[in-house]
Amino acid sequence: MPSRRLTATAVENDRTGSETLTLVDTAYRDLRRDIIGGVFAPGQPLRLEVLRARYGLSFSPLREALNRLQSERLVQSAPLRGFSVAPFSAAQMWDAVETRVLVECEALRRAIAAGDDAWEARIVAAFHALNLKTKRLATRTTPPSAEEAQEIETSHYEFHRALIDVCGSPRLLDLSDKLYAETERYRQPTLTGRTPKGTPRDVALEHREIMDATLAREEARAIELLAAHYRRTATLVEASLEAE
Amino acid sequence: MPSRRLTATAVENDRTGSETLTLVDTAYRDLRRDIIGGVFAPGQPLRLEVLRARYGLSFSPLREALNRLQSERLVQSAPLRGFSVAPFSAAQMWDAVETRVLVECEALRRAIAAGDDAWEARIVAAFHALNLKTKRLATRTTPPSAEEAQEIETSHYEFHRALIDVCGSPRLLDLSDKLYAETERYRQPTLTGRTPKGTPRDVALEHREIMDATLAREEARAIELLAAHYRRTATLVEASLEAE
DNA sequence: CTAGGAAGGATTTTCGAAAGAATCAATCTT
DNA sequence: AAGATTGATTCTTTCGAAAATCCTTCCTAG
Repeated sequence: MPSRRLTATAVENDRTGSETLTLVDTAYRDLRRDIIGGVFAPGQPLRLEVLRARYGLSFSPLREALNRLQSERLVQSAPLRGFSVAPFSAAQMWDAVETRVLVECEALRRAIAAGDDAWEARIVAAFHALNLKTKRLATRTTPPSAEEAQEIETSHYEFHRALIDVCGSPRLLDLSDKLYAETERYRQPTLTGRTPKGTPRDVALEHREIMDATLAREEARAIELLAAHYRRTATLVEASLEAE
Repeated sequence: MPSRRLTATAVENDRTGSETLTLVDTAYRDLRRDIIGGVFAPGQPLRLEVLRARYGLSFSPLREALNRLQSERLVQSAPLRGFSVAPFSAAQMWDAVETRVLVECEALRRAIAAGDDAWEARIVAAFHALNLKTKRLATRTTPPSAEEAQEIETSHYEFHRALIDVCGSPRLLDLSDKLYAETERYRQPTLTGRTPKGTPRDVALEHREIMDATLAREEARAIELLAAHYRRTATLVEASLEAE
């Protein structure tokens, strides 16, 4: 079966049109998912032979994918000692969160100044979609499946992204994406578990307040709410980290 | 000569102690230097075969180095179309500069709050070293050699780095480094050429004012001066870009 | 009994070739 | 003559093996 190298992924993808996925892209996507999803524990070495077996790829695309992930601080590497999953630490999480606050508040500031009708509509739509999915899950007793959790996560991402999408700076959006992925890793345990004892938190309300202030173009208030939103999450994550 | 693969670089480096350089590291360093130095023109495709001949390396380390450079926005790539030098544009430069202002002003804020005696000493030393080199060059009529230009550039970097080194955030420092490299590429033509007609600019004075405000812990003033410093450079670069 | 060092195995890094995709030019069709 | 098609060429991407390095263990000498 030597003829399925690039083709396999191209076929898998030809539904979407002209975008071509190389094996590097699939390796990147899969590794990222598995690291964020906790399949590999923080600090764990990522032996190339193991990855080769798991993903059915050769060294080259794996190394390249790992390099990309390193630039997002999801993996670490030492010169002749290979790669490993970036370790967990409260300090690192707070640094990521505070950097995210800095970046996204600036982006939100610019978006509020530049946003048009389409921008507002997209925010409202994303908020609604996220709420639908969240509420549907809240009424059930069974824990969400992996796909459902992923869907919520995507909607959550899209809401926050919709807020700042029109900020006009590719670099700020890029940074926002990377920091989102980095913090997602830390949120994961919090999400699958329940909220730590007696901390009633209405995330949907927080989102609504951020949205309202943004659409009302109340810059200072929107920024304040957004920052508080991220820091509140970080505080909870920190608590659950220390609980180990 | 099959025995000089990793050894060549290890030997070259064993003066500094235990750090080992892989071929990826050297490829990264050399490519970065050449791209920033303008050896490869903006937009120019970076054919692997050409790079292979130029640097005497195989594809693997080159690809990995190019990937790293891509995360710093010094090179671009399209899925099956290879790599190319990131193109020049005023918009991209301004985005990099404004992001740098955001990041470094925050870092400076924190450094001013956290800095101790050693921090102050290092700033003064870096400022002095930079001034020495600059003045030595200013008294001459011959244009600076490549090494001299590189030395100035390094001193300049070290001064700006000394200001924020104690900010406490690895991410902010990392971003600062990347954005420095990115903007260095744009400054290069301005540096080697003369200042555009009749724009008297005393960079040394600007540096001194930033340093003074910083050491006096006048946060607001230091930040304002730093931002103005970067934006002034950007304005000059923009003018020389439009002059083409 | 401990420190130093060498052998062996595990792992990363690098290489060169082979496979797949894009590009360009020439040819054929309408 | 314009557009589509085919073929040759160039280039990127991927692979698997070889080389270099790290790490562990075992041995020897003090």
